[in-house]
Amino acid sequence: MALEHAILVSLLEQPGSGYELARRFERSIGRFWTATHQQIYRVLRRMETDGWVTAEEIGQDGRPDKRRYSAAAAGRAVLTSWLREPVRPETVRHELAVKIRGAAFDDAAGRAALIAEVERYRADHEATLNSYLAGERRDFPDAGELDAGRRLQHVVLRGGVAYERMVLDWLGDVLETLHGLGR
Amino acid sequence: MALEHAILVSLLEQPGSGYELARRFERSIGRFWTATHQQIYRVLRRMETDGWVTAEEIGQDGRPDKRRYSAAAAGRAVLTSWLREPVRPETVRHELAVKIRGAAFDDAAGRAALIAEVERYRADHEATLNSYLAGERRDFPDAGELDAGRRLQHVVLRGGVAYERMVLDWLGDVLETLHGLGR
DNA sequence: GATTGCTATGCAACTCGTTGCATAGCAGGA
DNA sequence: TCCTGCTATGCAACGAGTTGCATAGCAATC
Repeated sequence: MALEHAILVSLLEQPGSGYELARRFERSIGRFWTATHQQIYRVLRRMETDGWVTAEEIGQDGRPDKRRYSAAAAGRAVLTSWLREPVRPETVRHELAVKIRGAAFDDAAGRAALIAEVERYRADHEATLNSYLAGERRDFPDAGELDAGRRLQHVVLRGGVAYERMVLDWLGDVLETLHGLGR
Repeated sequence: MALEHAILVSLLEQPGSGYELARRFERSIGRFWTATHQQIYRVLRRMETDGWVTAEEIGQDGRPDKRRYSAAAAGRAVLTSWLREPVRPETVRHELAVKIRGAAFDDAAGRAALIAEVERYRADHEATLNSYLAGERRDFPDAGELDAGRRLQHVVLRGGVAYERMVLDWLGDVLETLHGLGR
């Protein structure tokens, strides 16, 4: 029910095709709202039918035509009314936490495998943090003098940075704990 | 595909009925893996069919019978083999972040409503943090002298505490940013 | 010259998760 | 006395999300 809204925000920030939206979801928006291209295409067609977005056919040679979507007035109205609704509590799905508690019921070999997995996982999050920081340096070099939209994008990005830093700290704690069990 | 595993962990920690599991998911496990009672009952029946758990009918007077489930050897084997699989990257769904970016396309009244909403949301997270800290004081009063299972539960709880603290800090940043736009 | 990878869209089938509703007896408060 | 709320389980319908596959031409690499 809320993918529509994430798409509307993205299209208001900048119009684009389904494919381009899928790219953006992999990079920027997708850091806090994941979606596959399948979902995006399906929802875009429904939104067009409902008049929330408009599409413009763009012929390209050498590759398939694309449909460039823009948010329509009706879509913007839907978005602003959604913004006034209460935020629903996040539904958390943290697989690693389940595995950590599960490690109590596995043997030493299993715990060793989990340690390796946690290290790989930590490397992923380190890479994510670095990509956030690189994006921040690129897009927000000087703190002041930004319009409202940019400042809001920046505060969301800072949230991503804070999240990744917290995860990295915690994973250090997890690794210490797992190593401590072996002794 | 992983609710089964969360249930197995919970049943290995302590056997219980579907209803009791639903309660635990609201409190402990559910902090990092949410599930409704409907899902839990459905999955439990499938797991019983597959021989992952065993059920014991317990008649009670004055209220409906309950089925007390325990993890079976086959279930434990499923769990340990799952523990050795790579952790899949989390799929994040952070509605508030979408709303914050969406606020760029709303007017001053909309932003004021969002500020109120963020404050309510912050109060929720403050309550969650306090309940974690209370649980920590209750269940882990002294740091050493714990068995493996308890130490792993504790490190997961510390992750929850770190997450909530990070969120609260970030929400402070968000509120400052939102107020800054009005000026 | 063959393979891989990128842009760009889409179908079909499936699983997962949510919502609303139903039952049913007991306990406690207004 | 009525109403709300708790224990305890479940059906039915729907909506959301995933996975596998397909097309199709161009660009770059090996």
